[in-house]
Amino acid sequence: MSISERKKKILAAVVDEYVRTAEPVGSKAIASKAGLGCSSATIRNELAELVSLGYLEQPHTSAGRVPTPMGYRMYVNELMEKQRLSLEETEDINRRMNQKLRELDDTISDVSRLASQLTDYPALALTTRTAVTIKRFDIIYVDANTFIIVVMLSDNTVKNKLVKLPVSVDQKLVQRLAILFNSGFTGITEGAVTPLLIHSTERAADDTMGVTSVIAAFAIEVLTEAAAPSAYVSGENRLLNQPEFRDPDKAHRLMGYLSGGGYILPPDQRMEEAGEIKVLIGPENVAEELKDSSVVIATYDAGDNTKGMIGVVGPTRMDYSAVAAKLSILAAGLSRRLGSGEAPPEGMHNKLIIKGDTGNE
Amino acid sequence: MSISERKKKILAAVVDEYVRTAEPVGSKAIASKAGLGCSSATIRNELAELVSLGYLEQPHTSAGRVPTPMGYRMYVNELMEKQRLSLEETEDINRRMNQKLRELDDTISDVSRLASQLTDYPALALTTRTAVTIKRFDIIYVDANTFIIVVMLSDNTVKNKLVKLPVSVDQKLVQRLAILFNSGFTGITEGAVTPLLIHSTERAADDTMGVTSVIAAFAIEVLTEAAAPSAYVSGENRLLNQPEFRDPDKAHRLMGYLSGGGYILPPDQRMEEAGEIKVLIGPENVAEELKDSSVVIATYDAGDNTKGMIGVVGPTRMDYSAVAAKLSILAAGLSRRLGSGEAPPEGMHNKLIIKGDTGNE
DNA sequence: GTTGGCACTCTTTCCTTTCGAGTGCTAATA
DNA sequence: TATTAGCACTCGAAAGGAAAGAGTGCCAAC
Repeated sequence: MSISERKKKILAAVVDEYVRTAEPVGSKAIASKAGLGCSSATIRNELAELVSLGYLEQPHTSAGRVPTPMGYRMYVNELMEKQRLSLEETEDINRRMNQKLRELDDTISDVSRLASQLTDYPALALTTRTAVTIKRFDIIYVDANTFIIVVMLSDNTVKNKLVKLPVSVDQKLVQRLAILFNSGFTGITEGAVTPLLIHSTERAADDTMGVTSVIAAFAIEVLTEAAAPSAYVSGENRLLNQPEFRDPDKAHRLMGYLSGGGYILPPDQRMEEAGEIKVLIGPENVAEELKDSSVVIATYDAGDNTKGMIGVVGPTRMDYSAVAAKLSILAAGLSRRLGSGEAPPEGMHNKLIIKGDTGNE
Repeated sequence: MSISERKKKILAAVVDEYVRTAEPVGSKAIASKAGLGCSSATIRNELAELVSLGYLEQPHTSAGRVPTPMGYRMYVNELMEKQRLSLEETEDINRRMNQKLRELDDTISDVSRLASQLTDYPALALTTRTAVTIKRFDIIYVDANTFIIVVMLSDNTVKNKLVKLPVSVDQKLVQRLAILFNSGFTGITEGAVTPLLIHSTERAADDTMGVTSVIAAFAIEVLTEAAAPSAYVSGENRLLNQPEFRDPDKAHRLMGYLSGGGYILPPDQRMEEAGEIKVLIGPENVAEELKDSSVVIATYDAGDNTKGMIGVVGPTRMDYSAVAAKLSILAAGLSRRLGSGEAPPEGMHNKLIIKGDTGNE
């Protein structure tokens, strides 16, 4: 499994060069570039071995070498220089992120856009929320036909809805309902909102106008929406920057998949610890559409049982090092912001842990 | 300016055929297809004249003819069959729309997505809001450190924000502030929120904790956001379906422009009446990036001084007829929904008025 | 005014040739 | 035993050229 130090250096050089140029790289190029003092002929021998070991392949005889997914995996796991962004870059990212962050949902799409800008790949952001409940119900009486429902959830987000009814409603009734909902509908998840519960609330409030069901419907809607994982994709068009997507059909297929909010992570993979970075290379992806693309994902902690992921999609020939570093900073920023609910400490450099499949099958 | 009836028929046939096939259309194809009883040689003569009149052009000698922007303009203005969608189609669109509509902002992006699905072109939706003011302020006291600001705007949207303070705040103070904001900050636009006003409110409430400025900041934020035009673009990737965008660079340029929320309408064009459809063909667009694309836009009435637009972007070779019909239904549905704030009457077929530049230069 | 016919034009497609980068192998060298 | 120089070989990409085909423009006939 382990290979000589020189082979590693050569493999790293091939990956670096191929990432940069998108052209198969030849023995001469490596000899002149990588600082190992040997001639192209030696390199050729090594390359041939790397091919037979499965780390590299040739598009055809007499072309240079190109890394296989296994080669990339080796690179990501062992060879890649954990890129340290300069202080300026880090601060730039943090500054741009701070400009964007406000509330949870807004934030996520903004940060996904930011990730796409920074990396020049399409970016996606997902949140999975678990077991959200309603913490508190308020109803603001506006006029006889109108009131506003305000719901505060266990993750401290607040949702509201303006309700206009065709009939007049007594302010007293609304007050009664607010009290009843506050005792009956708080602390429960969506599944627990049963017709029975709604019905008994309606009776207890002496509601003959059907207001109860309107409010209950909103409660269900809010709970459902909050529990559902949400996904944002931005910068799909940046795919077209990549030479491997010059074929419009290929680009189209992948973009369609991304826009459709196709799931990215294998369902059996549990969400990683916040701060970790996951790299899925080519065939390691489960989705057919991603089999020859790579995905880099950073997990962040949005507090209160909510974990989120932010990632980018690109060709397997991806600048894993730079992408991982940038995502890491974004994720850390999000964790700080969302996890605590407090203003973030600035300028913190953070550890970079990379995880992913090991290359064995 | 006006041309013979037969020329019109031929022009229409060229456009129809070219829209369908994306290939230059020859005299034979027209002779066999269009129901005018004359031979290809006659058609050739007519075609030659249409070219010299500027309605058609040839990519090169000995290729078929392709409509010029002026040809499309003629087609849109005079020749196009105002397409009637079948009752089923209309109902399908209405049904799908009804599933999506909830609140203004959500809605618009959803409808834009729907428009893109229906037409298979990228779609965009914009709202310009004029003179939004705050109608009503409520503050919900949650606990000593926490309260929720709820703001109802003149367009009947409701915004809220959860505020967590590092210090304890008296419930009385919050109540005083709610009353003061309700009298001082309602009915005014963003520009009228002056430091002076904030300061005097702060004094009147006897607020030494800086709560006033937090609430005022939210008021400003909400007003600013509400007054700003918002734009959504969806389905950019559908561009890649069109043969004219098989060149990735071309596609990329346009997609980048669209994603960037580039402005579409010429700034001097005032918003049209709701229900009208505007067609901008190729060079009629002001933006350089759109010079060889077409835009079809429907205006809808979102009630309360708010007009919105929903449109699609595609190659000049666009199925104007079908697109216009579909957008028209969507816009009508939106007007009904948003304009009145009431549930829409179902299944209504509506008039289709097409407007646009006249072809004179 | 319309039509059939025919020569002409220009693109598209396919085939062939050439060119060159990069390899694999062998024999010489340290 | 590991490294290197040298060289024949391979295979794709690029360039050139011929053939095919679609469609025109124009002329003479109706």
